[in-house]
Amino acid sequence: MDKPHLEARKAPKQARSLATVQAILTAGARVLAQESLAGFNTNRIAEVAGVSVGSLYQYFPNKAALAVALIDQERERLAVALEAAVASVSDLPLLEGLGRLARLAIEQQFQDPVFAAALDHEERRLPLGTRLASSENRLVGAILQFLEDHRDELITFPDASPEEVARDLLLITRVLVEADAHGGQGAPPSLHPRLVRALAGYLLAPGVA
Amino acid sequence: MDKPHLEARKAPKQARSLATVQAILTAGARVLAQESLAGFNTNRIAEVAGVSVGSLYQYFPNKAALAVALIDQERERLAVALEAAVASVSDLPLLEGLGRLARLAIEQQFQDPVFAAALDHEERRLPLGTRLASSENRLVGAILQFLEDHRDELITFPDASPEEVARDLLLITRVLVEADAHGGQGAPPSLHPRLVRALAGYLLAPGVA
DNA sequence: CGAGTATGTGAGCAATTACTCGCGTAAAGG
DNA sequence: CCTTTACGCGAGTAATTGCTCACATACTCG
Repeated sequence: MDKPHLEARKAPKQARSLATVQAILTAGARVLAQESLAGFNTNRIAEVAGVSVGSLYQYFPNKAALAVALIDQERERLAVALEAAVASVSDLPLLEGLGRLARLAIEQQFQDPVFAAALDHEERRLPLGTRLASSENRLVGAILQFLEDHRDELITFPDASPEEVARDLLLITRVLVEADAHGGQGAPPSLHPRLVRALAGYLLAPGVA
Repeated sequence: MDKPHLEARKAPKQARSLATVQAILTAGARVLAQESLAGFNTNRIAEVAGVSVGSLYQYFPNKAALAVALIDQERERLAVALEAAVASVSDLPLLEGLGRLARLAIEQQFQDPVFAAALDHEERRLPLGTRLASSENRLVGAILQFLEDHRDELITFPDASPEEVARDLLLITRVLVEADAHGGQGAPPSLHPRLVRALAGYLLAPGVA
């Protein structure tokens, strides 16, 4: 019956320990970026971080907690960027705004495709439940804001709530970008128009009652 | 330098061994459906199949090959169903056809969500490269056929090839359906309209140069 | 029947890996 | 100082798991 805690086991009190935690997180990100999930084990991460496994387990009760921390951190980064982007396009026409957001999503993912894909992969595997809801909800919230900013250009869609729509947009963006990131080197030129088309199509879908 | 073969190590010659291979595949599917990836190990699969691990390794050179075989088998099943569905809607208006195909996709995924999700998960992890291209291409082919059947209702989309479009449609369908399958019990009523909207929107996207 | 071949067995090896614990060292603070 | 607490260490443990191999049994065909 005991669920695994995913919270930090212990909060660092001194400057020293704070640096340790940062080193561990950084090492985790580096390992994921370079070796994907293959090298993602606690022994290796501790080694890369230059600390001992014992220290790692002083701040993370288990491997999953470390993964969650990494996901949370990255999501936060994304949310900040997305919120800023949404704000910066609030006065643009919907289509132009979407184009900018799509560009942002592509840039973010292609900045480190292996890392992003690995995180995504790990996220599904984890017993997250409602954990992570916060940073995920922040992404959804940013999209909701975008929809709100452009509500005059949008048609109503009685079959789904705005939250569902926002989630769908995020999901669509992730798959399309990730699929192209998985294979080749850079983003193919067709990706951006395809993505915009998918997003705009969903929002402006014509003739669909 | 030796890449792992993912082909069957040995073709079964007698009726007996054919049954063994089938038992292994069935057991693999059962295990995935009931315990997801957690119980997906060769010892367990052999046990469920009622054969020894040795027998398993007589026909599959490694665990990955077994996974590939399962994925291939399922893809084939899907491709057959999709091809039939595409044929059956060839005379219907595009939107109605899409609605039927969307319904099919939802049914297929919700028939055994754990199994489907586990396969999807495994597929990304594997060193597939161009392997599996055949069954995947069959799915793409079916969609291409659908697009061809309704080309008079479609606008041209110079930025992407028809293959890219078909792939995108498949990807979008998978994420949207899978996301809803992951959580709740049955498909929420909003799923079908949302999916149709996403697909139709992409194909008919208005005002997107 | 009997030799050759196909198929089946399962104990056990080797490698990986999450995680613990007993013991050091640094900082705090009285 | 010297006690107390925070922090760090890393060899070791227990569990899992992919896979092999030496051997047994079934089937085929002359």
